[in-house]
Amino acid sequence: MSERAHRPTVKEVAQRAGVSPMTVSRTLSGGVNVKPEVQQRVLAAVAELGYHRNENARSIRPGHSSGLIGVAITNIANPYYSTFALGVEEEAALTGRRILLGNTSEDAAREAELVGDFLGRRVDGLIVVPASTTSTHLAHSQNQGVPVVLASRRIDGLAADSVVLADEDGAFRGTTALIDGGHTRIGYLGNALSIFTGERRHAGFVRAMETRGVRVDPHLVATNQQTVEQARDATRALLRAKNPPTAIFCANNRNAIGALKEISTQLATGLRAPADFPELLSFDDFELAELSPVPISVIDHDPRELGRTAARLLLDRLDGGDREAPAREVELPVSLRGVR
Amino acid sequence: MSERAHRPTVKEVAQRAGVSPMTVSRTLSGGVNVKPEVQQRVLAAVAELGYHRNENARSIRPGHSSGLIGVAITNIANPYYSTFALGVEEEAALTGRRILLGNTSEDAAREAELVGDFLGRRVDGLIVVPASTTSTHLAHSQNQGVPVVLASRRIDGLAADSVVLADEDGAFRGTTALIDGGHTRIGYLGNALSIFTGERRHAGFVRAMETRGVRVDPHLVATNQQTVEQARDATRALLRAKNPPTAIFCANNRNAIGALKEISTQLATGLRAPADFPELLSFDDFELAELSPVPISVIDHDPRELGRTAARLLLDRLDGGDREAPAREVELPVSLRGVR
DNA sequence: CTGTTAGCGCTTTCAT
DNA sequence: ATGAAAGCGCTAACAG
Repeated sequence: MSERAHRPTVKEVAQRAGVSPMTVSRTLSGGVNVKPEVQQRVLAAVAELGYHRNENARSIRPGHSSGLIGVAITNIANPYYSTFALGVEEEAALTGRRILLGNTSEDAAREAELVGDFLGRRVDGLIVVPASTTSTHLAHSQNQGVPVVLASRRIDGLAADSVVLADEDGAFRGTTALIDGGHTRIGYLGNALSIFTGERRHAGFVRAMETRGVRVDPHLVATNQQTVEQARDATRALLRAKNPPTAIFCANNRNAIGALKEISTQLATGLRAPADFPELLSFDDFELAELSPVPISVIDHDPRELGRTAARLLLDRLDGGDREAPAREVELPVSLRGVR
Repeated sequence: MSERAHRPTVKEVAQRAGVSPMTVSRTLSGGVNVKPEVQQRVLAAVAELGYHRNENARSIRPGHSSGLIGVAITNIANPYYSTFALGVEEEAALTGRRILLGNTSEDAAREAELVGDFLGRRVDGLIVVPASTTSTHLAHSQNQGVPVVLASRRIDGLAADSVVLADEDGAFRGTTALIDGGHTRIGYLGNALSIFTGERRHAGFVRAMETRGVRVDPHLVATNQQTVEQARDATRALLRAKNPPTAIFCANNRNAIGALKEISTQLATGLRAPADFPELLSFDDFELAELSPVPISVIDHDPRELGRTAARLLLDRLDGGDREAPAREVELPVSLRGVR
């Protein structure tokens, strides 16, 4: 009941073990130059008090770091990004580092705020899926010796390590496959063109259409869906067009899932058959895609690997010595895969 | 290029603004008793240097805390838990606190390690989905005045705030509905009975069966699936039984998704029709459940709300004054919902 | 209104 | 093999 509601310090451990704080410190950092029997006493006191070194106090000493990595993502609840976070966490844990996680909700102001907070907590580095297109806060971070790794999206004018996907190439190959499958009316559902991936995936889509001489019908292109609900609405509109698409390219999993949900709902009315609906192509694989009532293929890639790679880029810069090396830009390949 | 690769301190800001460190400190904490024009100079210096107060240094002062909340969950990549994490993050952000996130991979040793690390970083409190059934590390945390909130699962003998679901009630009602729907051969797919939720959901299932006088066939009960893959294998076995179930209760989303995947795969062979497969009941809603080829209903609840509630319990204890109040046990209701 | 002093928890440096 | 002093960045408490 009346246990000490208070975190023990070196001093208290020292007192209990009948030694000086320095002896405790030495014991805890390996025990060089501490008599074995004294170490025993110290460790016993540590265990009894449940002592943990105050990492915050340790981190303010010159030349020492917090062992924290700040991770700012746009939406933790999106399985894609949570899997990404897992990859980062795993890799960081290998070096004993922990993750400070923040959600930007795709809001640039919130991102800047978050980054400022992370810097205040003296993170060793930052991994960011940028919601912003300007980057003073990130440049500041780098100027202060806190490296930044951008993931999934790059920012114009910011010389930072980055790992992104082969967005354009994947979209091009996927769209080309649709065209070669006989489709000529192909719709597009994506997030805003102002977003790095949105722009690149759209570009790949357009290039494929132009390369094969297929017309991009502006009525079949919707590019502002951020959520599944918005994607559903956009799908409904596409399906209602006078001359609806026979295939739809969905530029990310939110849009693909929205499309599937809308198709599924319309099928449930029993008025139309699966064959009346467009085939789908999704940039991003996602769980249960194989249950699609219409044929679907995905442009596949592993968010966990994206996270791992981002972490490795950062850790390499932190521990690998060369903090001043020029920015490295990694582009992970994607693969086209028929699911149904 | 040759920017200072170094984080500025109060001293440097003070020097640049031609004042003492105290004036900088005062300005940054509201500016009481600092001449407006001096404040201007200070803020200018802050902006020019990109200064951020060192929160780690601030946190070691007596009576001050880190503003960090340690969150240990079993699997960030599971959308259920990532949505939970989002709920925690949102609520924590309202009080200016950040989240330190760790993945336990359902491993008790890793959890203890993680908690130790969190304590070393002087978290204000812990939110844990326990992988452990013993709790010395968590009890230690509480004894040191660092409150612990358990989420989704409780631990016997640990008097900590907790928020869990109405597992037994939900399972009972769902199973009862299956029986009332005419099923008498009902299978069970769940995680280990040694896990809090596993035990409770199984108990609700059994109670419903017994209440309605339906026999629980041990051949149709599989309780050790942790992953979707394992759930698939278990489903395959159930479907192969001499007298297979006409309905399956899936005790969580991993198991429901595994069952769906297996059924979907078998359907793809074209040898059997949807009607040849069991109806499903899932404890946990999940994205795209409505695409199920067989009828499915879910015992629904909101992981985000679970996260928010856990955070509120913690923050209330931290900021609400009464840190010594007896442990509060919250049980969130669930609702039964037909999906398809 | 502004500055000086002291000390938070820890460990490096310098004795002993 | 051990301890004392000093200082990391910051801000209460105390001058002025």
